[in-house]
Formats: sequence, structure tokens, C-alpha cells
Amino acid sequence: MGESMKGMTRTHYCGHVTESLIGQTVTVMGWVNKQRDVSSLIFLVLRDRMGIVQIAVDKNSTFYSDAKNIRMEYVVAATGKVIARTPENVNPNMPTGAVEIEVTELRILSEAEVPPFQVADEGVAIDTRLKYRYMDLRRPEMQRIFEIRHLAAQSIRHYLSDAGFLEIETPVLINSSPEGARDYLVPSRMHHGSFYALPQSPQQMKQILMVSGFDKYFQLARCFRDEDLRADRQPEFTQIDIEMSFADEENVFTMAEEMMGRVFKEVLNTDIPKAFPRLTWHEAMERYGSDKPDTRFGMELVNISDTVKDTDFQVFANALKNGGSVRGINAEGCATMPRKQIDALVEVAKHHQAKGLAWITLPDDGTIKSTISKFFNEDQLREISAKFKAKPGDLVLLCADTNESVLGALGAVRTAAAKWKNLPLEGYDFLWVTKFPLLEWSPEDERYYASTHPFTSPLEEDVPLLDTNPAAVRSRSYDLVLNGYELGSGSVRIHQQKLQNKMFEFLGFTKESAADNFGYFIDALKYGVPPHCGIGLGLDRIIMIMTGADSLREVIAFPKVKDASCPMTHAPNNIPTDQLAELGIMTIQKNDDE
RNA sequence: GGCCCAGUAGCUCAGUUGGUUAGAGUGCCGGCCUGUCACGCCGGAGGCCGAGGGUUCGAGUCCCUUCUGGGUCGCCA
Repeated sequence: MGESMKGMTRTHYCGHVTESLIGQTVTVMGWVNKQRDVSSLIFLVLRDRMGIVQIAVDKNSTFYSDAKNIRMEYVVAATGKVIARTPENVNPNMPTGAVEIEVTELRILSEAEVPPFQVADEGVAIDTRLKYRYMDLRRPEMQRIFEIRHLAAQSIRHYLSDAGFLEIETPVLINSSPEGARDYLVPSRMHHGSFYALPQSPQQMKQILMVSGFDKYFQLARCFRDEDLRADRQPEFTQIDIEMSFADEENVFTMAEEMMGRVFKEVLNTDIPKAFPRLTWHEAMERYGSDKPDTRFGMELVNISDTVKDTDFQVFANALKNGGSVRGINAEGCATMPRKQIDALVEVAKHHQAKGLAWITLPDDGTIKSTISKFFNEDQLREISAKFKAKPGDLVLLCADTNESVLGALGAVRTAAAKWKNLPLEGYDFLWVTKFPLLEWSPEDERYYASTHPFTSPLEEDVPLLDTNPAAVRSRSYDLVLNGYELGSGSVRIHQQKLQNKMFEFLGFTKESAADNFGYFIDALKYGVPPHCGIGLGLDRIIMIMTGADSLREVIAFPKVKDASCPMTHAPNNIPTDQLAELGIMTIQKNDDE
């Protein structure tokens, strides 16, 4: 049974009780991190958000028997005089290790059962941590993460507010839209059979706000996508959502660069470049095999199709004949990579739709070895290696297939090889990737889809290609990439009604279906639309990288696990029939095909 | 939906070629200890080896199925 704290007022955080308070009487409150009974006296280490401090309870104290019963994670209030420890008793590993509190009043505010794991434990399995997330969040590392998250959010708000942006909330209950990720749906009680959708992003609302004249908008917006999870993907996440009028790409770039600069400076005291390098999507794919490359290391892709165009080697010849290419990377310093590891890289390539990998090893002794030496003599192998500037000690990995497969496979192999080499990847490499393809062909549906959303503006000079070669149309879109993670993306939007209608038409919307899905939006475009553009940046991913966490789960207080459930609350849960009836959902229809 | 990895004490893990009664650290319970700080010492409790089936004289260990978690491909305006 816990006692009341009546009459006691917390004067200091545990972690703030340092030498400057020696001689003063303080009251601290917190969780018992440790109880050490050394017979003559009992030491309690008390923990709160700011740190830990040691409290000493003497054998003669009236609180000695209480202290004896205190166990880990009890919540305790203690008043006492801050005293300096004798030099031999100073604990240099503890920020408050030069002092301790000599207790004059001690209350157990709450008892605690033996916890499922200790707050000091490291390496507790993630499912256990998430089931008892309230315990997990007591760990100092977690407290630090959420402090950083708070500071970063504040810094972002300050920057944007200073720059003249208004934070405006947009609805969470909106219409479902046919493009993009699966929506989370909410049944309507007032309109049986109708559903709200939770926003995948406030995209249309923020564009409407531009029409309304709020020329600079932002929101730290919760977004929802009903898709499979990954280490860097949660179904529910927070986006720094930004839109600006009378602005173009350059304004967005400058704004985002300044904002990230301020956040990294204020939160991590780190200077990042004032301007970020830019690559077109095409360049990024050609050089890194990825639209979100980690540019902290090289090992860039090289196209050697010309060098091997006359080969008898069927794998290469066929790829070239079918319009594909032969490309590779130089895994620098990887000549000693064991066969087993190379096989693993081959698996990585195969996992990304490539049929396999060939390789050329250049051992330190100056010799050259290759899986394709049957088809290429030593001079030819050296010619190929030269294309990669390979030197003794290097390993050249080659892949032949369609361009799409080769680029994707080598991009993945590049990352895997860097991981094996354990390259010291430090710092923050920001990168703009621009001019993504506007459209994506869907073989199943035999139609084009908008790569991002149907409001993305095509590059002006590419508009005529819509009629002749749609796949080649580039858009005025851009992604911000950091250390191989996509932080977010944005675009210049279409603000001309005519072009917007053309896009809808191209994407297979009839006048009616476009009106059904985006009617209000099409209407809004009739009444004066400023040129506008914007970006949405994933706050969670930014925090993940800033804190060095390896998963989004670490930076979200109550995240979901792989099957999108919550191990602590067990959401989602079953709903009683009468509640479903009220919503007009009596039975769940099962489709036999599924 | 596919592929890969892992499930052994509350927690983190070890467990050899299939062979006696499944171990360690930590936590927990009890006792001792006059300054500990990863306190120390002594003792104790704690296990359906994720579940089900199979092979075998014998299974934590081998095989099949399944569940849970992690990673990843597909998917992700």
C-alpha cells in the first residue's frame, strides 16, 4: 500500500542533486533503481527522468525498517540533507556520485511487484520490451530518445514559425482515395455502408489550404497506411507536412536545408552542409542502383555493356540482345571475402530479381581470378577490371539482365558488401533525388499509375511525351535522402485545371469517377490556385537516424509489431455484435477465393 | 503471399555425435555483512526445452506440421 505524498513537495530531480546543493535539504521522488543493504546502513538509488542519486538510510534511522523492505521499482519520496561523500566514497561513474542524501523523511508512495525485466538490463527481446513498454520506457536510453524527439519537434516548429509558416490541423476522418497505399477505414454510424479513411498524408487538404491563401502551412501530422511493416515502416507515423505557395523546387530545397540545419545544430550540436547535393532519379539509379542511396561510401555502379558487347558468354550476350545491360561494382578491399559470403551476395542479387552474379577477384599477389575466365582471357578481364579502377585486393561483381533488375540487384549488393566490409559509416549525408518518373506501368492492370499522386506536376518539357512515351515523362518531384533512408518526398503540384484534367484523363479517370473521388478538389482548382509545392518529411525516421536507433520502434512510444498489432494493448480488438450492428456491419462477408 | 533467422528458468544465454537427474549469469526468496555503488559471502526456490505429431531402446538435439517474434522481397499517394 502506498502512502500519500501530502506535506512533501519535490524540490529537485534526482539527477540534479550535485555538489552545488551540498548542505541544503532536498526532497526527491522517483523509482528505486537499486537497494543495497550493507547491514550498518541501507543505500537506495533513486531514479527519475533526469538521472539517479544515492540516498543513505542509517541503521539508527526511524526509516531503517521501511528501507529494508523497499524493493526495485518501488516509488519513493525522500527528504534529506545533501552531503559530500568522503573522497574514497565518490563514485566517478555517476554524475551525482560526489554527493548523497542523508535521509530525514522517507515514504513509500507505491510498492511494485518484481518486474518482468530490470530497467538496467540490456538486450531484452523486443517483444518482451513492447509487452511491458511502460517498464521499457523507464530505461535511460529510451528517456533520452524521447527527449531528443521532443527537442527536434520543438526546433522544427520554431524554425517553421520563424519562417512564417502557420501550423494548421487537418481532419483525420477523410475520404478514401483510390490511389496509393491501402487506407485504414472507419465505419460511419450515421451513414451505414459509408466509411471514412484515415489520411495517408494531408495531401489534398494542404493543397486546399494553398487555394485558401495560407501561403505557408505546416503540420506535424499523424499519417496512416495499411501496408506491411518494416524496420523503417510503421502503419501509423508522424510527418512534418509542409506546403508553400508562389514557390518552386528551389524554395523547398532551401527551406528544408535550413530547417534540417537548425534541428541538427540545436539538438545534436552538429553542423551539416548548408546545401545538399542533388541527383536526378536517373543518375541515382545509374550510379547507386537505388533511389535512396547511402552516399557515405562509393562503390558506384559501372556500365560495361560496351566493353563486353562482342562476348560469346551467353548470359551477357542475351542480356544485351534483349535491351538490358552488363554492369557491376568494385567491392574495394573485398578480394579476401570468403566464398560463403560471396554466395550470400549472389543470394542478395537473386532476391532482387537478378539471375546471378559473376565476379573477378584481384588478390594482393597481382594475379586475377574469375568465374567467367572460360569466356574472357586475362587481358579482357584486366580490361573489365580497369573500368572499375580495380586494384589488387579488390573484388569486382558483375550482373547482366534487364536494366531494372541489374540496377536493383547491384544496388542491394553494394549495400550488402559495404555492410560485410564493416565500413565506418559516420556523419549525415543528405541528398536530394529529383525528377522521378511521373508514371509507373502496372502489368497486372495494364495501365499507368501516378508514381506519387495525381497532383504531381510533370516537367514542362516532358508534357508532350504524355501522348507518345508516357514512361519517359519526368515529374517535378524530389525526395530527401539521408544515409540511405528516404526522409520524405514532395513535388511541385499541378495548379492549372487543364493540366490536372489531362492527368486524370490519362490515369483512366472519367469525368464522373474523378468527380466522385476528387470533386471538391477539382472544384477548388476553378477558383484561383497559386503555384504551390511542398514536402512531407518523416519525423520518426529523422529521429531514428539522429539517435542512431536501428528501428522506428525505438523512437515511437507505443509502436506496432510486424502484424500491425500492439503487444501491450492487444489492439486491434474484437467488437461486440451490437456495436457492429449500430455501425451497419452485422456480418463480415468472406470471399471464397481468398 | 514468398524467402531467411530465432524460440531452453522472470530476463539474457550455453547445452558436444541423439545417451544418467538440462546448466551459467542476473533477478527472486531466506540468512549474514559497519560505506556499498555491477557490493560481498552462504543457502534456497524456480523448466511441458514455444505447441503438436513422427523416427528411435532413448529427442532440448533428427524429421514433418504449426504458433510467436525479428529481418527482407512483393506491397508502401
